[in-house]
Amino acid sequence: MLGLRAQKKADKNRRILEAATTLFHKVGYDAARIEDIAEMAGVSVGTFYNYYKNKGDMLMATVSMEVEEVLAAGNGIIAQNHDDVGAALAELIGTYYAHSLTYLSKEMWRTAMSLSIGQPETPFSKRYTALDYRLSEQVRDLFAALQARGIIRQDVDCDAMGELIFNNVNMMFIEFVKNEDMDVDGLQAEVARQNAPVALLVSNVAH
Amino acid sequence: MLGLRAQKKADKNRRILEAATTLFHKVGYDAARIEDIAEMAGVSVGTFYNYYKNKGDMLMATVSMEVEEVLAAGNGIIAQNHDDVGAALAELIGTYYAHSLTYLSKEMWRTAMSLSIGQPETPFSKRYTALDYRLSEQVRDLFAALQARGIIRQDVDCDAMGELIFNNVNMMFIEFVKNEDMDVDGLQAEVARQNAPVALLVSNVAH
DNA sequence: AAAAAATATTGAACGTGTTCATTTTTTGAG
DNA sequence: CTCAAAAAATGAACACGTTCAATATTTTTT
Repeated sequence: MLGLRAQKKADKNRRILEAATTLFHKVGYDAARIEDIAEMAGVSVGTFYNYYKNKGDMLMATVSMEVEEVLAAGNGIIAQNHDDVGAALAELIGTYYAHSLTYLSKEMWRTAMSLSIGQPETPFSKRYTALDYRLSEQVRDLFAALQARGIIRQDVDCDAMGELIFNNVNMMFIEFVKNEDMDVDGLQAEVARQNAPVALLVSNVAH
Repeated sequence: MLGLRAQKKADKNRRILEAATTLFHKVGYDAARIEDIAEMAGVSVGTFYNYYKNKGDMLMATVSMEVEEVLAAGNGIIAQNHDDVGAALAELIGTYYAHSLTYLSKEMWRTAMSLSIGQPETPFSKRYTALDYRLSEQVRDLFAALQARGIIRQDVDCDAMGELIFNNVNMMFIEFVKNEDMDVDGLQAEVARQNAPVALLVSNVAH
């Protein structure tokens, strides 16, 4: 059984995370003041800092939850045994992008990415980077699965290819959140266009 | 002839930029206080803000100068009429990376990239994004030049391919500045490995 | 059960980026 | 040359993230 101290700790952790998520959504990251988050969670400002290293760390915690969901969805796609490289890629990447704005606004993504670059040593930044790595791994896994089933030529370096494709996906997502005018469909179309020549070249057919 | 007002303005602008660059290099971005920059430039804090929107904008100004230099160097590479896709790419990208740490530290790059994502509407962020676009364009130009000389297969979409390659270059650079343990050689090697399969596939030879 | 040790909470104080009402300087018209 | 209007400079005041010495609570020891 959990001691009183551990119990309270878990409860406060949950309340702070909840309050922060709510406020980030309602008023945005910048406008959500630590004082407000603390008050909504029923703790003092000092206590907030006992639970999270700083404000950015708090945001990264909420973002991480989102990425975990996307990862889970991605696993479902890979299991589908596609027989076309372009279509398989489009579906996996499409899932990433489609989920992206359900919980987080562009502003929140911008702030999160901005923080993960600006303060890479922070705990949740490291966690975010680790999640990013798993997404990249998922793309590589898809390539490997397609190659194993003979859809992709045997002489292609799937790891290199997967990293390349994923880094482009990631960079395009950054461009997307930087530009308020761009919508998800536009993003999907652009990336599909970029992937097309690669999909064609690696496919195991005469040309 | 410039009026007294415009003359003073240009002079102050130069002094502020100079002071900021010096301090960013000497003590890093975070530790360089606006008050110190203003004092070194011989103006008040308020005046600093008449010339630059905020501290980040100031950094972006110094970073932009650096990127301009890299762009110029890149143009020299394209003019060299390479006859191998992998080698040409390696040289162009190698130039980007090799120049990267001559004027700016990893910390400064992190901060700059962090800002360009976090505050995309700021004037110098826009300028930075524009410069990034020109770098991407340069890679596309290289591909187009190679294709025009028959080094690259005619059925390859060079624009799509160039964007893909450049976005990977960019993303890998972000990874590089996030990780203090990674050196330029390691970065070059990784990117070369990622580019290899693409270079092979697009090359105009039987395989 | 009392005392001591370990752990957690608190909020006032601090540092620094940013703003803005006031003052100073420059300009150009009369 | 004078003066009113425009432009620029100023620095004190403000906002907000963060720290930390003091206080309170929980656990462990005797």
